[in-house]
Amino acid sequence: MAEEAFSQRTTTCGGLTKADAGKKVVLNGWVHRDRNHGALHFINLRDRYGITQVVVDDDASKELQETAAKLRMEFCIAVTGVVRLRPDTMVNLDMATGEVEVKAESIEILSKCLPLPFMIDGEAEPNEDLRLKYRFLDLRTQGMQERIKLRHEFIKAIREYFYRTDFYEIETPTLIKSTPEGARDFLVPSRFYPGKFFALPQSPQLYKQILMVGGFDKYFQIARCYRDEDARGDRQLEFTQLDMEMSFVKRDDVLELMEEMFNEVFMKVQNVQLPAHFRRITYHDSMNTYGNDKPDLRFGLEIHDLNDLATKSSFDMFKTTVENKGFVKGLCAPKTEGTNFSRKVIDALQDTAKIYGAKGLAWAKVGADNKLSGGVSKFFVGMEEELINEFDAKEGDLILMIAQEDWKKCCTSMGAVRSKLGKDLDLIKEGYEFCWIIDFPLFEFNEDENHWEAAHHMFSMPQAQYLDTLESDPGSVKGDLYDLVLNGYECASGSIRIHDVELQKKIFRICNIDDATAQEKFGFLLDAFKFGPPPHGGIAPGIDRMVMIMAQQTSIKEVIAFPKNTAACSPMDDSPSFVEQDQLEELHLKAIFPEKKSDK
RNA sequence: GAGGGCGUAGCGAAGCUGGUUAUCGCGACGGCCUGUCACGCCGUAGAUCGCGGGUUCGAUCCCCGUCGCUCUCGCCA
Repeated sequence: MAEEAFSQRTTTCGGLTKADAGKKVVLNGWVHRDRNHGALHFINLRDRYGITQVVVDDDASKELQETAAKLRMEFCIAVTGVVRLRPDTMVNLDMATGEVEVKAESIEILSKCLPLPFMIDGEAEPNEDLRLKYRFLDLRTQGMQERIKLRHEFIKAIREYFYRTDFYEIETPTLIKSTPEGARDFLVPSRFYPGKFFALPQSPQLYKQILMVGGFDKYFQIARCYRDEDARGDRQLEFTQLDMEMSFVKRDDVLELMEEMFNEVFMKVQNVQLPAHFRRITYHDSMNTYGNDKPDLRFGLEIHDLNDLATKSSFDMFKTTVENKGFVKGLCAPKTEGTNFSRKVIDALQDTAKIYGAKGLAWAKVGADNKLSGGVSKFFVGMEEELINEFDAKEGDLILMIAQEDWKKCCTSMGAVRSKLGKDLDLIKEGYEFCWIIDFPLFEFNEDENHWEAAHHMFSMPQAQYLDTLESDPGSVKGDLYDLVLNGYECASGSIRIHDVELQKKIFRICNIDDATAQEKFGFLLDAFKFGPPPHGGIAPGIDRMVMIMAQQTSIKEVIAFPKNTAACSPMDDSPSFVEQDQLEELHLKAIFPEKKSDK
């Protein structure tokens, strides 16, 4: 069959300048907008590279004028014409190509476009589900074009760094063994083995460790990962990690390499100079000071330990909490321009605290002459100055306090209040604030199942000073673990790994996995560790989240070409979907439907 | 599993102490227009007010339920 004949572009819609005046060109693109003045007709033609104004002049042939009159938004067309300078008074400096225009000699309609389900000019933002249904149109918007480009540039810069520094890019399988712990696995049935399943990887963790045993001492991969958990603004069923691992390294080697890499990448992609080294904060300090393990350091509003002050107050609830080995923490919300700490505002803060497990949120307003008023101020009579000095509070500020017996809840609920205030009071500075969170606990106790489990994952190395007390006191063991945090988002997580069979088995046992189960589930790793495994460690930054932050978005859907929605489906292709009975039978599967919601 | 928000022409919004011919902008369709650039002007069509039930003489509006989306808690080693 003959190829469809169409005039193929000789340039793009972004590149024409004054220097091109007089040239005959062909442009291919979409009708972004057209302004038909009858005898004079302007068409903004758009492609990935920009927008160029095409003019159908009054001297155009009748055929050309008729074709131009038929154009509608988003028709895909080819324009043949001559570049010319715009008249002086008609130059549009808001357009990159605003000094020139193309006088059309002919226009071919390559394809028509139905009336649009939504405008793609970025003016009004349609409902997200509609955007996802018509993602091919949404992708044409300037915002999506820019974000997908940014993502490309980011990944490209990362690859350039790793290629130059002699890392190998190695792929690992996406059909792997399902292993216990962690998130819910996506399962893929095996046709050959009835009842057996592959899992999609939650991360290439074990494979990259085995690559280390395999002698590839510097590995990286842009890896797709899958976790079958509820989606969030910063979480999707599938997401992309920069996965990397190195042999013969210690923690600081990994941290410093990442610092160097992100310095280079942020300079290339954002033209931003990051600090040579990122601040390091221990998990414990981060929880105490910022109320979470992913602090947003773009603003202060630090949390203070108020146990001493609470004991001296006349507030029984505070005193009792401290006596019961609990915690009283607080922060001081500054009075800013336009701030009004009304009852309604305080109530909203209390609601926030409660969502995160606080029983209440005590408050007091700072008045003139070191006086407090409202809320719990009456319990601080006689020590008002002490409380005010603790925060160096000013008149009009609002002191907020939480008492909780559970340390973590006390921290996180206060932290949630801190985060809300940061946003509400507009305290957040522009820019990128990276930090490392280090010295994470290796284990946390699972109350429901009544055993210890890995706080991160089971392959992280305990810090040396805890090796003797691993089993006797798991709760106090800190690991060689580190997270990279950017602007309040956890952007990477890594560790130095265990490479000793006996130590690995010991960790499994502490996590309630006996030797037999460990051999069944992780035998391949344990076996590998019997054959001269190197000391190794690595990290895995989340690509989606980092691009999201760079693009100043709050949802990773904005930086993924084809994301799923919150309900874990894709409105565009309508997946997931039912499959034919034959397919199920071939896979030895039978669908069991829940009582309600039997079909949707 | 739980909570908050939203659901009104193709899209974005307004309306509602319960009575309207349900409003506006964009888009669509038809016409006019020689320098626009979010072109302008004139005209036309387009809405079971998410769905079901209840209260009421009367419901887009109030109540209950339900569905969908969205944000959050749980969950996410």
